[in-house]
Amino acid sequence: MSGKSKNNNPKSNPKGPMPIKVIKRLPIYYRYLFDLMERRVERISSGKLGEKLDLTSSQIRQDLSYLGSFGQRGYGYNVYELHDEIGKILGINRNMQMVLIGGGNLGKAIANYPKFSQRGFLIKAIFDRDLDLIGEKINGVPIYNVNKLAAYLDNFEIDIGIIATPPEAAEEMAQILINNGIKGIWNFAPVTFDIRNDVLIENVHISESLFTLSCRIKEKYEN
Amino acid sequence: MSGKSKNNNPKSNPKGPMPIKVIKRLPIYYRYLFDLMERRVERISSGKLGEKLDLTSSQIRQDLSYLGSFGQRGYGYNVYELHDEIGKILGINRNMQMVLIGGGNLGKAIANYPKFSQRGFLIKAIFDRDLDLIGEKINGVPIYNVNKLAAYLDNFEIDIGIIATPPEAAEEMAQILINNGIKGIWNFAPVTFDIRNDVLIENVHISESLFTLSCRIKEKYEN
DNA sequence: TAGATTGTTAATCGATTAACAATC
DNA sequence: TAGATTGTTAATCGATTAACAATC
Repeated sequence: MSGKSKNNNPKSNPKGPMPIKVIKRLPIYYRYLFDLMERRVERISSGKLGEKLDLTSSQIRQDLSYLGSFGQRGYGYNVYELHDEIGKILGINRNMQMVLIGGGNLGKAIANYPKFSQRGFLIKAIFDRDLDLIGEKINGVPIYNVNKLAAYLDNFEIDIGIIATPPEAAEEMAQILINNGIKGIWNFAPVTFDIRNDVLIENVHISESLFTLSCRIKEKYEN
Repeated sequence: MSGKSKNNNPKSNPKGPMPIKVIKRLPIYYRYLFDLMERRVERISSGKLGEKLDLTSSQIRQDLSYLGSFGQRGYGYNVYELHDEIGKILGINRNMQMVLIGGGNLGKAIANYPKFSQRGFLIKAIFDRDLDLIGEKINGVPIYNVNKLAAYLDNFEIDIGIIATPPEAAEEMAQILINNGIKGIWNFAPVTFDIRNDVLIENVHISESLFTLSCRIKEKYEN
């Protein structure tokens, strides 16, 4: 530990709140630091990190400075400490309770992804409209009738609602989640919610990213 | 049509190449314009569009100005024309040929998503290492042994390679795709490729977006 | 000590917003 | 015509990069 932040109160960040752009890069650092740990690499410089992740060393130092002073001049960053600290910032391994709405192909893929539960992101229940699915389980998690969703949220402390339904159903599901005190929505449905509410929404718009790629290909190969 | 761009050559853009940030917003416009078409709405102003999509009208006009002059002063934009034009820019409905690597849960979800083929994004073949999967089909598309991938790419004109493998395999798969002349990689594996090559890469880092959401929840509820 | 590398300030770059004349 | 709304230029804001003193 080389704690040297000007402000000794660990809660208050001398640089103000972390910009969303920085937050979005933290998981990338986190993943690569984990790789390094597995390879028993003990330290890394911003230069090396930038080379690997295709970012400038300057940007990495700027980003990491939001965490406080974790580096050591002339040495770099301690891989383990940095990994640990970013994990804390990201809220990894603190048992986030989640519900999944939609047990179709995508929902199945999400529910079966082992990394989430390993990292403390726990799917407690799945909801679907399809009577054939209700009563079944995915990866050990029971599927309930979606008309039980509000009641379920009322009875259990759930942090995150995952929406993996067809777009037609998404807005209604979001509304139920919000009305029942969810903290964040992880949305896979291709919709922009009308909701003006302070609930946090993180969109994964899969098809939009394919269109983006297609556009870039078209630009590159046809102009 | 109210074609009024200063430059009559439709290929050359008076504003220069479209920034990636603008490209990434086009699919959002596209999707909402499609909604409007289904509801028989014929015109939309940048103000209304911005209200719905939570963007400023100014930004929308800036973005759309990259397409040329599609709006009409005092009227707004013709929904159909704008939808059509953005579709062309995005390269939708032009039969992009794709291969999918990885027939696991996520691969299955991708291969089964009907919107892609409806929009001209066609998965021609699936590759996997798992002997139990080889010979099977997903949504009518055959699964081949991944050791046939290079040969397949040699024989067919494929534009996009989709990587939906575990992270360990991703880099090797990307290398095969690149060596065999793929134009773009749509990557779902949680890795940052080491490859410094001019192939276009579009990442969908699903778990990273969950960590981002978790971080934002933590910031909001615990500070 | 000498070399390496951080943390931070300043400079640059790019993206968003504001403003408004042009015009439908 | 009067009102609405674009397209575009200028102003602002924020993010990235450069530079370098501090220091391990």
